[in-house]
Amino acid sequence: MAPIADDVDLGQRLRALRELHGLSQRELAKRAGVSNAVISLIEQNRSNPSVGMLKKVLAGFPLSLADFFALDLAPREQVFYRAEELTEIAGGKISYRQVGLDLSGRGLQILHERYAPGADTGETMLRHEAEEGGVVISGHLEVTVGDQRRVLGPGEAFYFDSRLPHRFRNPGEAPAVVVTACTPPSF
Amino acid sequence: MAPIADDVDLGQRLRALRELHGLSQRELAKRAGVSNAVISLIEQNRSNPSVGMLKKVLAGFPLSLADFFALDLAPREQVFYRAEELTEIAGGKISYRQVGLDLSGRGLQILHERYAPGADTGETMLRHEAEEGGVVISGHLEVTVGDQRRVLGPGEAFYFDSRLPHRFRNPGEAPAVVVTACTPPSF
DNA sequence: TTTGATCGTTTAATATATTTAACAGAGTTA
DNA sequence: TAACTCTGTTAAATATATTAAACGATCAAA
Repeated sequence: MAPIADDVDLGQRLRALRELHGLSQRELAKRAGVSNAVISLIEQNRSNPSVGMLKKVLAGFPLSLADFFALDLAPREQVFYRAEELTEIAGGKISYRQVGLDLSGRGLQILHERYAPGADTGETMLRHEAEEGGVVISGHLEVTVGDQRRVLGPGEAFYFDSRLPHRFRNPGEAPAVVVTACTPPSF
Repeated sequence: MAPIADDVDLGQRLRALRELHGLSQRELAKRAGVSNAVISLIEQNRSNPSVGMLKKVLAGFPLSLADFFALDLAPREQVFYRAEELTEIAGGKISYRQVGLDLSGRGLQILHERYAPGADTGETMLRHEAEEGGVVISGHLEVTVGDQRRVLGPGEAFYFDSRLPHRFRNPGEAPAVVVTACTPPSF
């Protein structure tokens, strides 16, 4: 598995990072405790910095060597979502409104869920290697995990291994609202 | 939050790796197209190799710089949490209430956050290999990611790569409440 | 013992990274 | 205009990484 990082040139990487932080070469140099020239030369790829030097420079952010080389200067994705932009993936008595449309490549699935009174997921199957949790915002939600069961109210929360059989139900008269997260995305 | 990788000394790392591959210094040097002395000196930490040199050396395995620095030389019961059981990990103008106390071994960190009017995280640094997102429950939250900024209201959401510099601020008069998730846990 | 082939380490020569200090351009203030 | 302050870049001096070649130790086979 040959990561992309191998072909990346240091200069471009460092410059992009520095500008992202809104720092001048001199400012970064001062934070890092190195001369400003070294920043300039590295960014132009006119110098092949030692690992120790690069580490010192990155400390100005701060950023570890590991993270630096792992960084992919990715094309920008959508960061903000209006309420209407959350994608509804269920509908009906249970509403799953997902943050983001395409989860491929993501490590996290976040849902804004709404259970109508009496709504029930039914006994759901074991799922992948995954973990999930959530916080109840309003209303009441009955959560069953394995042989444990509990009704949670506003401010209460849960967390479990998704491989355990689990089930959600709204036992109350009012809608139940929950924000949940799951890693990795499992729908 | 200095990642562990920063403190690891190159020499030990390289030597361990070389021996793991069953290569002699000379053998590795030949594969990498460098002199054998450089391997010896690096392993003794008597030389601070340039990034380019290290890359050449690692090519003898082969192994990428990213993987080299990312190398890590290194059961949960409670499911339900009452609101008071969420562990407060910050306090003050910004309240982070975490689902679960000990996150070791977990893949997911879920927080119930509350920002007092005017509360601000300040410019936070790049973080580990991580992703995070959240949904605003009430109030307004200004989210800055890289050079993008936006004020989000109830029902709105965000999602981004945590390695980008980011910042949260409550620009309003009322408290802002958010539920966020992060994978893997980064505090 | 010898010879040969490894091993890791070291030394001196050389290439190059890094610093110090200057340069040139743009924006501001007077 | 001048004088100041910020950019990023560059030249020469110096520190250091890297090489080529030698050194000493170990093991195996004659």
